[in-house]
Amino acid sequence: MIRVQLPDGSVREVARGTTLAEIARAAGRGDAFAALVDGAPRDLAAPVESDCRVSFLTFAEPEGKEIYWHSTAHLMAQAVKELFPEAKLAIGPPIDEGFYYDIDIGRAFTPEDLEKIEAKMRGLAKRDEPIERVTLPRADAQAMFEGAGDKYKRELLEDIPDEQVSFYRQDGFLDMCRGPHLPRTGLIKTVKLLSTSGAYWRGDEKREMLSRIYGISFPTKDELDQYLHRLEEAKRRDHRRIGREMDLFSIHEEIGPGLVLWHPKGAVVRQIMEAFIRETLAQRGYEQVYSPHLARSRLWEISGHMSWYVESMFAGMVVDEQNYLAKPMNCPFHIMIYKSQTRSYRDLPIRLAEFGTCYRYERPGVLHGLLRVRGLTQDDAHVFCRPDQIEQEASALVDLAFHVLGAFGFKDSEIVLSVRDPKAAPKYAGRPELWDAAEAALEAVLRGRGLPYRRVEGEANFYGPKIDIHLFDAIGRKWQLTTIQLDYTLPERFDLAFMGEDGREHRPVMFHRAILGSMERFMGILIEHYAGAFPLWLAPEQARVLSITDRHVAYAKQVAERLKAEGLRAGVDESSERISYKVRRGQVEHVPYMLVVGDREAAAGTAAVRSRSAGDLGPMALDAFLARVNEEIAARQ
RNA sequence: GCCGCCGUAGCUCAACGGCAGAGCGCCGGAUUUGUAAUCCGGUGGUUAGGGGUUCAAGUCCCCUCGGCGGCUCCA
Repeated sequence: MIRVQLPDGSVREVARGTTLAEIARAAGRGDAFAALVDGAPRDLAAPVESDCRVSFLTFAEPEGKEIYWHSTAHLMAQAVKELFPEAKLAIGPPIDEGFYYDIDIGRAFTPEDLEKIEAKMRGLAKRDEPIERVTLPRADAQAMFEGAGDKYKRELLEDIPDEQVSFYRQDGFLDMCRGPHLPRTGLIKTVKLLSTSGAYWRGDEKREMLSRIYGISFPTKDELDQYLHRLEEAKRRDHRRIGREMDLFSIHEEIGPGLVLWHPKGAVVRQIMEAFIRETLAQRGYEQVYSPHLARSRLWEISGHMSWYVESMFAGMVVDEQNYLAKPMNCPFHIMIYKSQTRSYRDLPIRLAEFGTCYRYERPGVLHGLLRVRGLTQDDAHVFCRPDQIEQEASALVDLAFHVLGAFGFKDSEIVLSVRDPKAAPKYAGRPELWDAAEAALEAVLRGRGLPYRRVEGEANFYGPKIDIHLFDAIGRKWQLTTIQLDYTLPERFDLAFMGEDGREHRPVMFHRAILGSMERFMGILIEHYAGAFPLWLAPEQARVLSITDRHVAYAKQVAERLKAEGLRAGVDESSERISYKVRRGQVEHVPYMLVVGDREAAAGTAAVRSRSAGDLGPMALDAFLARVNEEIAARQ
């Protein structure tokens, strides 16, 4: 007998070789379709061989979703093989949301193909065939792939060290797979194939281009509908559409892809964001600097950008027989400011901040509205400090990041601490002792603040470890924003020094950090987060006065002037449209407050206030309205 | 860059290889209206650009530019 511990802490004694399915049934978990055995996912059909902890998986668990989608990918592969017997399968993993399968049919799939495949999948799922794991000796697997001309599977096999290779079979369809899988195809209740695209075999652009099909599936139609609804919601929030509708920004072929024009209304929002950050930085010991957009190539040789970043830099220009390049980063300039005089240990830390406009060559296919551009303004800063100040400064940076991000209405976040891969020491610049100290310092900061974080080995930059903050927006999408990166390399390359207490020169370390990332990208994220309905403090037009008839225009203008005198961004709709039309226009343009004025208001010196979100609030004295909005602005609501 | 899709008025979209249109916007007029679309009229196009096939091209073919969805989350 062996002992199986269940999640509720209870222990069951079962015979060796009892399957997980039997244990699930006995535990009243007939809803489970897979299990975790000591944390590792297993098929329900797998037997338990020794004492272990077992928990059950359904679609509710992340590991369960993975299995569900993975099995759906197999079902799709089966459907494709039945419809297109000549298709060669490559890989078909689950992803964050759904799954894909890369397939070689010598052409792309059409929308009609997708419909056919989807219909086929439904038919196959309805047959509710068992999904079984089988293992084959590697030689047999190889012979089988060679016989069938399955060159991708064969290549995958080469990377598998084991002598026995696992396959999964359903209804005569066999696919090499690590598993685990659902016990039966009938558990796949709904399926939707979402899109197709080209994808390189093994992500290598020198290799074959395969056709990828993306899809998703759910145990209930409700969940699928919800998912599709969320896709539509994301489409509704598309910053490119809202940006045009609200006249915030534009991008023109004549100017160049990835180069953004900020229109007056977008510029207002940006100026408010920048002012808020400048004010915050001033309170936290930062000094603001400016630096040019160009520098001689010599600077980029010293910094190392010419060797490891050239492919992302705009080609240079020659002036007076000297080669100049547009800056892809601001760090060398801030370093030169640091270097412009001898620094004492007493001067450190030195924190230099700049909204620095950089130019980066992004490949044509990756540009995307404001989210991926070629000309961008980073809310950049570099902190130069002594090694013993790393922890203190990292702590201040994390604190600053949360202060700023919180002000923009983001509540949920995820922190990733990227450290070096201990097995790949040569990849990293700087002495191992420095790395150990720095990683420990960053980790201590996160732990000290009680912040949950993920520690990822091997994700550090070659020049130092980093802390990244990801945010979740109003509809649950994840965005990487803040990055706090420690760097040993540049101080070395530029031979930075400070005079220590001991009268000798020491090497400072530096942090690179951007909180919003770039103004362009952050603006895009904010537009999508708020769906265009900026909170009052950020709204390009905070209040609009609507005249009921032409004879109220003079009073409307008077009201707007009063609001402007009090610092509000206010406009007037004096058109001779009906009031309902003007209200609609204001709502569509996401104006937070509309002040309706007619005979009654003009006589009483008031305005009928309408809130974008709460509707008609009734007549209000202007002082009362101003008090209300000023409070709201101060609270950044 | 590569694969696929796409490019018609400021925006959203119609038009079988046979006269380039609608709604919104914008402009003008009428209306003077009380909380999400008043009516009438007008303006607006080298159909992204270039080349080709054809009696005839927005439509078919080729090139260029631009946009959209993707492009190592390992069987």
